[in-house]
Amino acid sequence: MSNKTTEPAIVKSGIKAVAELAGVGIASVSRVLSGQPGSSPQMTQRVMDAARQLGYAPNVLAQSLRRRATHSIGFVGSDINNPLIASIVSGAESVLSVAKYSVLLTNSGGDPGVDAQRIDVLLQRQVDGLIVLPALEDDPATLAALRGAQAPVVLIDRTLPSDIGAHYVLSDHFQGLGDAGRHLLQAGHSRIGLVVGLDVRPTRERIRGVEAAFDSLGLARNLIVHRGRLSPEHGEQAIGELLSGENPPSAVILGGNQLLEGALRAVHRRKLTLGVDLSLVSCDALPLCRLHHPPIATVMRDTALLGRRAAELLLAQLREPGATDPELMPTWFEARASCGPFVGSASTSAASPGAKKRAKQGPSISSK
Amino acid sequence: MSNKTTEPAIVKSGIKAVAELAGVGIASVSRVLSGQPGSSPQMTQRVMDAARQLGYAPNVLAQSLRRRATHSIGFVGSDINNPLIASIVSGAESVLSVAKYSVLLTNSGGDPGVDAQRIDVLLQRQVDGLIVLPALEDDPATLAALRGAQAPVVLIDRTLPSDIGAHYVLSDHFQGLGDAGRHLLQAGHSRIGLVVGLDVRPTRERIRGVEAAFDSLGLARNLIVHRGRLSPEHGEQAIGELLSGENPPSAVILGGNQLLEGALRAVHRRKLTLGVDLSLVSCDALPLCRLHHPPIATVMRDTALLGRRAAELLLAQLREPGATDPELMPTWFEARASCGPFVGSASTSAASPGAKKRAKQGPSISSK
DNA sequence: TTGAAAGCGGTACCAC
DNA sequence: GTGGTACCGCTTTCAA
Repeated sequence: MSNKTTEPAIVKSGIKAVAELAGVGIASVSRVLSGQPGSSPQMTQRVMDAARQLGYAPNVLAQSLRRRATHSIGFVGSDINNPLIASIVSGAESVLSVAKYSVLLTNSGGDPGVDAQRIDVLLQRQVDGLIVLPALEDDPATLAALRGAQAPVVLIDRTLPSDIGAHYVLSDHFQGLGDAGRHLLQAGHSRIGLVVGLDVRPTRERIRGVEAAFDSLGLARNLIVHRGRLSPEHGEQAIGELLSGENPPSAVILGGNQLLEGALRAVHRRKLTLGVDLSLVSCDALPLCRLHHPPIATVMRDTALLGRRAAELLLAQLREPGATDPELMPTWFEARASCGPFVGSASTSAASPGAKKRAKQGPSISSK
Repeated sequence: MSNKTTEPAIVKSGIKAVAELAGVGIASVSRVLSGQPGSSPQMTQRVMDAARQLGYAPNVLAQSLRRRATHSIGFVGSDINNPLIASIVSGAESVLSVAKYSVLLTNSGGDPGVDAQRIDVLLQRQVDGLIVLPALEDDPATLAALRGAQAPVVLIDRTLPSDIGAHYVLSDHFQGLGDAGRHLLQAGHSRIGLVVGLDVRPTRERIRGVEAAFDSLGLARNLIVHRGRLSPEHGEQAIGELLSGENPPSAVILGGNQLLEGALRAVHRRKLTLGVDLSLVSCDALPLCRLHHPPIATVMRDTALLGRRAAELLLAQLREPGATDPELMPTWFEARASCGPFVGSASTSAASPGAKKRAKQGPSISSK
């Protein structure tokens, strides 16, 4: 299709071409362009000129192969359509990109098998590190994949057996749910429904948090825990089941933002007035939840910060490896009309983000 | 921390180790594991066994360098926190991952300069293809970066000069906005406000669409176009300016989902009743927008499909390169209470996703 | 200071 | 069928 007689325009790039054009050795080109010391000014000049002239950009693949470092990290999450995950990814990407790291993104759809497979793929791609939010904490395949990792691994809101040697960024759900629970109890509710997902750390901490709320007010633990998927569909179903069961709770806490849409559908369909007929609290916000009528009370956290911290932790490990203590990120309750007017003492309501005080019982970070 | 005296467990991996263990040549190992034909059953067996025994996984970096293909694609978008973008990414990732491609994700924050820089980084990483949603259609740096691409490039909702040789997946905003406009006009509105962002294809098509709505009903083009950033803040500001200007519109169409939150804040603050005091239509949905009170009328589209089609287009180009025609994806208007009760003829309301009929004037896909 | 050469971990051509 | 070997494009001794 083409005879290479008249059009040698972009004949070839590569470090070799630069070396030839500059009339120097390949090694020198590498040195100069890698910013290594020990090159004469004129050498530097010649090489830079030649490189610019050819529009040369190094092949990162070859660099990575040789340097044994790809300057890339892998992210394994359930679903980027969840604003919570998107925010974490975005936070991580922002700090990684300034550190010149690229992000390999994968979605597992919450399937443990896919988690494991994705981790393997990323490791084969020689990522320098991994940020993972696995669906389960005890999936054998996922644990095996992680154990095979030479690269540092940071987990977000999950705790794994210590032999994995991972690093952790955890949310203090205990605190937030405790505050939310106390708020509801002091507002006069005596029975609280809590919808949670699989048995992972956030689930356990949320339950502990609400239980602690009962305890701290000297009340019997009148808590009904509803387990299922953290999906809109299940949110709808959960509200239905909780309200139509015998002795229904007058307040429900949704342990996951994805439940909210379905829960609200159920509430609307039943023509219930939030804050009057039923008090509702969500964990993690959704874009329009403050503009809902009434606004949705929420246990908040800085999700972008989670991602940023995870990335920073990873970069620190890349610099110098070593064991680290889990980092506990704050969570706080923002009371809003969906949980009715507040009638208790003022001290329990909406703690500010600055309120990082450890809960009495302290967070549980041990593996199960 | 560890002396390597007693634990030579994973001494070394690599294809060489497999070859040694199997007692065969390196080339044979490569052949077998790459699934190339021409290996005896026993050879295949020996190699497979050895590989399994060593837990061998090929170094994708080395493969990529040699094969001149990384089986990875780069995604350049503005902000993954926008559910619209997240959905596109997710759609693309889903088809790419089954094709064994990895996704390198970058956020540009809507900054053209960052767009260009990210494109360069991805190309240096030798991605096999690019899916891009640039902030601008005529940013010199972005265009230069794209021109340097050997790999196929798919653009979503942007059109670039034809010398770029890109491929396109476009939304039929003209249709959706036309339907929305007609709905509003037939409901009795005579003056419509339209909030748009920068001068990119969606902006132009949306304006054309609403203008066509006036035209098709034989009405004077009583349209006020408000330009600015597609952010919540500007959504709030835009509503404020539109309503406090002289001769304010009675209906406003928001040309971007990120405007909605701010717009609703403005509406709430002014204690306006949507669908009565003001009719509001959003472009692209937000999680809780149907549960808002009242529900928000929206120009919809299948955003995940956009991502999937872009990925499919890219994969097709990877298989066999060639020019392609832009693909036009449907858009449809869903009337909801935020734009008041419907009073016109039934035919203009909420077209179903199936309604792909071309708008009379046809879509404009030429570069500006 | 500079350059030749030995890899990094595979792939693929080419004889045997 | 199988194995030796020349690369892929770059980094990094090591000797000059």
